[in-house]
Parts: sequence; structure tokens; C-alpha cells
Amino acid sequence: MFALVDGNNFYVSCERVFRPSLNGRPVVVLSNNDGCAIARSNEAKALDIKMGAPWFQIRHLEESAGLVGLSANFTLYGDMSDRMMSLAAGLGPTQEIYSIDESFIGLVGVRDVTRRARAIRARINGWVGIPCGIGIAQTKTLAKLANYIAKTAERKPGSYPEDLAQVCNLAALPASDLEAILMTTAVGEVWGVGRRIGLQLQEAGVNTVLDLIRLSPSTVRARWSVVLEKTVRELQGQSCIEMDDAPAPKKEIACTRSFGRPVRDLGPLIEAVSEFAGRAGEKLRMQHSVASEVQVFAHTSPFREGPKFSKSIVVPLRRPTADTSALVSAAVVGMRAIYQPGFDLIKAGVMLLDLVPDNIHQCELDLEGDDTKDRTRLMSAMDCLNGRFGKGTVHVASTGLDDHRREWGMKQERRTPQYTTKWAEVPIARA
DNA sequence: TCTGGGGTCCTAGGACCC
DNA sequence: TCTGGGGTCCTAGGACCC
Repeated sequence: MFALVDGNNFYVSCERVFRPSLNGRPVVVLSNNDGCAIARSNEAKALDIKMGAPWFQIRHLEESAGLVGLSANFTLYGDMSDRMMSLAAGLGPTQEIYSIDESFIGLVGVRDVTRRARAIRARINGWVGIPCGIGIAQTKTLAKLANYIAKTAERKPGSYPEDLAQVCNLAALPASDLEAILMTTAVGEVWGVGRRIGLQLQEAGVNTVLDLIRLSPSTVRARWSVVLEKTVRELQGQSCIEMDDAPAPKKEIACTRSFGRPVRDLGPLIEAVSEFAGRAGEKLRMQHSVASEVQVFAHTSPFREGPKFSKSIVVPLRRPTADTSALVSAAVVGMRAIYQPGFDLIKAGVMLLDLVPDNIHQCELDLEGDDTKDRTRLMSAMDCLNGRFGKGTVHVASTGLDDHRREWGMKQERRTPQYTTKWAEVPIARA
């Protein structure tokens, strides 16, 4: 048995904890560059604002419907997530943190699950202030579905039986009730069925979850893929996706950004990829890996007219490393190699590839003097300073100075304070 | 004017080998 | 005129997730 605990409209809920005046209003949280909506309050969903809707297309609703758009404040969301996760962990013996707002809980040996889930939900709501939905079922895919039902039953009264709102335990339902529910749920809501596959299923006459459950796994495998076959088996109650409570280290690490405005010159591009390589290096060291290759890319907007440019290059490193200056040099070499003048570039990025644990050393003949130990200590000192005094306190010089940053830096015009992670921005309560 | 970022897994097809 | 069969490894691209 599995539970899925998922924060409702998570980013919006985080903002509302510190600005209760946002309750009851349509609110969206915007992606970097204030580009598009990545979280929506129920009121915003009711305005028919879609996930990923570009801000410039919906901002007229500020005037006409009282819509509030906020720049993403990921530092705040990460901290709120930690608090929520630690309480969710109380539901069962194992936890897999699946995303910033979701965790699976393994329920082996847990009794009275539904009642316990309601108690945990109340605790998260009371102590952290984030409303959650909890889905419980035989497999992970079914638990995801149960979670969807728990949230939808709450948000749209009448869509599902009232007593399934907030906490939905599919395993506790009589078979006939379960069937009725699956019959009214669209196949596209299933975890693992995206837009493409959803359309193909509908063309084949598979419209509801019940339709999908009734297909035979072998048919699904032959006609679609082993991936969808797994999904069908999971829906049929056969657990194929196990708990993963100690996630493996990442196989690649990326840092990519859209620019606040188009960039044409090599100078700012080099600054940008230098910074991205530095950030990626921090993540790399955090998981105790070294990278063997650095990939760099840049491209023009896929949405705008004008000459198109999109190139990437993989730069091999002389030996696997997590040293920021080596990563930055490689990124700069790559960018110089692919750069061509005359294009309005709107995005660039750095990816670290072929990652291996940093405790595996390839021995080599020492020809140039080995300063690896000093470099490692330097990197630790850098990470330590940046952790304590804030991102970017210490960085390599090719990242550029702050006043150049405006050339390519992000637009973030509507960001709220870092209420829980910066002393200067902690809210003050007045009696 | 204006459209995010960071991942994973699977498959098909090409390169290469004997 | 006419050119095998079987295998591995790698990469690019598609699909999905949040």
C-alpha cells in the first residue's frame, strides 16, 4: 500500500501562508523571467488559466478579474517543502520525496490508514499552513489517481463523492463504487499518460480509466510500449513501481536559463555560461560526483520571427572533475566554438554529463604537479561561503560584475521576500 | 514587447565488429 | 547482374513527469 501526499497548488499556497490577503483571490506564480504560469490557485483555474499559460496573454485579467501574478520564489518554496515533507513522513515507515510538493509514503504495517492520513493532513495544514491532498491505494499509480480524486472532489463539489475529498483511500472502497469512479475519470488523468498517448488512446476508443484498466497488458505492450504496459498493470493492482527512498545520484546536471532580453554578443554569453557552469558545479559537488564532459548550448526563441540559431557542443574534460574553474573553462571554450554573431539568443545553458562518484580516481602519470587537494579545499570553501552569505558571494571572474548582469539577467519583477531563509526578510508580527 | 527549468526512461537507427 | 548474419554500443529524439 502507498500514499501520495501532495500540496495543493503548492507555490501559491506557500505565498498565501505569508500573505493571507491572497486567500480567495485568483493567484498565479510565474516561471523565471515572469514568463508563464507554473502554479495556479483554484480561483485562477476557475478563470480557465491553463498550466504554462504565457503571462503576457493572461495579464489583462489583473484588471478585469483581480488576478495576482507573482515571480517564483524558489528559495521560499524549497524551505516550505522541507517542513511539509518532514511532517508527511509521519504517515508511514518509508518516504520517497518525488518532487518539491509530493511524496510517496510506504504503508507497510500501518493500520487505520485513512484516519491516520486525515490526522497528518490536519497537522501539515496547522503547522506549516499548506493544504494537502492524500491518495491511498494498492500501487503508486493508483495512489496518484486517488490523490487526484481527493483534490478534485474538494475543488469541484459534485465531481466525486464528498467523503473522498482531501483524503481518498481507493483500497477501502467497494468494487462497484470504485468502478463508478474510474468510469467518470478521463484516461488523461492517469500518471504516465500524457497528451500524446492520451490522444492515441482516445482514438482507439479508450476514454476512461476503466477502459484502460480493461485492456490486456500484452495488447498495450504490442500497440504502445512497455512503459504504458507498466501503467496498466499498476492500475490493475499489480505493483510495478517500487518505493525509491534513497534516490540514486543524478546522471546529468543542468543549469539553463532564458535571458531577460535577447543577447547578441559573445561577451554576455560567456558571462552567462560561466555562471551556469558554476551553479552546476555546486550541484555536482553536493552529490559528491565529478563530471567527464560539459555540454553548452544556446538558441534563439522558437516563438519569434527572424533568423533561427540553435547549437550545442560537448566539451570533454581532460579528467573528470568538480572544479568550478575547469568546468567554467570548458563551458567558455564550448560557447566560443558554437557562437555566431547576428542572432537574438534568448536562452543558453550548461549540462554536466557522464557523472561518476568523486571517490573513484583514475590514476595518471603526474606531469604537471597535482594540486587536486588544494583545489578541492578551495571549492569547499567557496560552497561554504556561498551557503552562508548567499548565492554568488564568491564566484569566478568570468561570471562578470553585477552591472553587466543586466544584459542577460532574469526578469523578476514580482518576487516576494524570502520570508523563512533570510534574516533581513523575516516578516515582523505586530500586536 | 512578451512563452520555464530540470530531470528520467525507452526506442530506433547508425557505426562498428567479427 | 550479384554483396550475410548477428551482435554491441552509442546517440538523437520522443514521451513523460513536476
